[in-house]
Amino acid sequence: MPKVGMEPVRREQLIKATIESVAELGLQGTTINSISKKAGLSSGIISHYFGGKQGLIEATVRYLLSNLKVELMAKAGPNTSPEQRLMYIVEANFALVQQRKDTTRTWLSFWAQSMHDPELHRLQNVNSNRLYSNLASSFRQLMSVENAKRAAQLSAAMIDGLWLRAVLSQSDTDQFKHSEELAKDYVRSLISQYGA
Amino acid sequence: MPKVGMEPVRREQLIKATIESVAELGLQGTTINSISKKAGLSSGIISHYFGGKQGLIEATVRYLLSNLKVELMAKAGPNTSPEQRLMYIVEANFALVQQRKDTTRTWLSFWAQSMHDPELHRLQNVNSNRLYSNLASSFRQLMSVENAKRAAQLSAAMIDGLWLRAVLSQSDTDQFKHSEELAKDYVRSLISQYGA
DNA sequence: TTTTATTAATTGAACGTTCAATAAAAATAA
DNA sequence: TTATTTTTATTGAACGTTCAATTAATAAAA
Repeated sequence: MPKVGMEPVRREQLIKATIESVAELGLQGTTINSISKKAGLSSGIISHYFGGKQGLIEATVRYLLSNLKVELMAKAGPNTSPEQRLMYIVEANFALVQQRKDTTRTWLSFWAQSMHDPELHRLQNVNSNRLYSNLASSFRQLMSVENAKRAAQLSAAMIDGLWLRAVLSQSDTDQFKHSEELAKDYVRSLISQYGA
Repeated sequence: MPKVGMEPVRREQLIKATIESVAELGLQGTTINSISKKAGLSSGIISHYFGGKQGLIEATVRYLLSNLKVELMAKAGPNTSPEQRLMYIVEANFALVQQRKDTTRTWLSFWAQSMHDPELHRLQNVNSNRLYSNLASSFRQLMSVENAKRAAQLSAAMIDGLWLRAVLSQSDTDQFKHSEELAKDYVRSLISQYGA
């Protein structure tokens, strides 16, 4: 069976199986067996490539965060207007849903766990701060520093809140799309409210 | 040791120990041992009063939800103005934090788990819908049905979002207070935006 | 004494980790 | 080319631990 250069393939295979398992069974219900079974591999392979279950969990979070980052950078270029850039930020934060429905549930599970896991908490903070910074620097081009900070704080909360309620109510893709529109409207209203 | 009528005492004792344990160790790390140790009781007592761990978990969620309900009803009376009532709703949703710092973390853990536990999901939905209804009926007295629905949806998301970000960033009481003020400001801005 | 309340000990299932064994591929030598 | 050795990839059984649940024993109150 063994071919060379399997490592990147297996790593991705196992990370995707982890996302599926956590979405389906929760972080509590996810075991080394549930993951390896989904991946069609043996349980031992997890320790071999990730050192253990914890290592795979953390690699999965990094994978999700990195996808979010890529999503945003792919859309916005250097000539994007501040308004358009803000819309892209909102879109990027709702985009993962469309790609993979199960991603949203997985994300929330990791959020909850981050309160009790220092490394997960660190990763989650990086992401949270990036959302805030991205918003703040775009708003800054349209309003004062103080107002930009406030607008960034409020729209970050609105994005997370709409997203959270959509996940928890087990909404379909259409409802996520609706939430995305509400978030965009809100960002626009902040611009016209504080905008110079 | 055995005295009669211990049941309500023990039940509350165990529920409070559960809140503490979940806040400290997470839902994953919480065992019947960690709970019973915190309560200063034996582990067997949990099965005796709650049928098992799952029963205690669900009772704890009901306890938290019931507290939230009581919090709101205690403040608002029949003569409360719609504006004032809306402020009370916001306050009630941030109030649990001030009482017990650990409650917030516990709440988020239960939220995440509700995606994989039908009974928890049911309870969480009841609560989510109540927040929405309370907001919508108060907004209704100040604006059209359509606008009231929209305002309720947006302010519910804003409350949850601000609350979530405060919990995840492990904020202190002052920052929760600040988030509460932001939520109130937002509700006021919705009134002046849509208000007749 | 009987009932109620509680503990302490025990059980068995489930879990993550480890590791010896194996199989295929690649590298080297004949 | 063919034969041999080495490396890489993977498996799955065994081990020790942890957990929830159960059971029997105990202690106090009625």
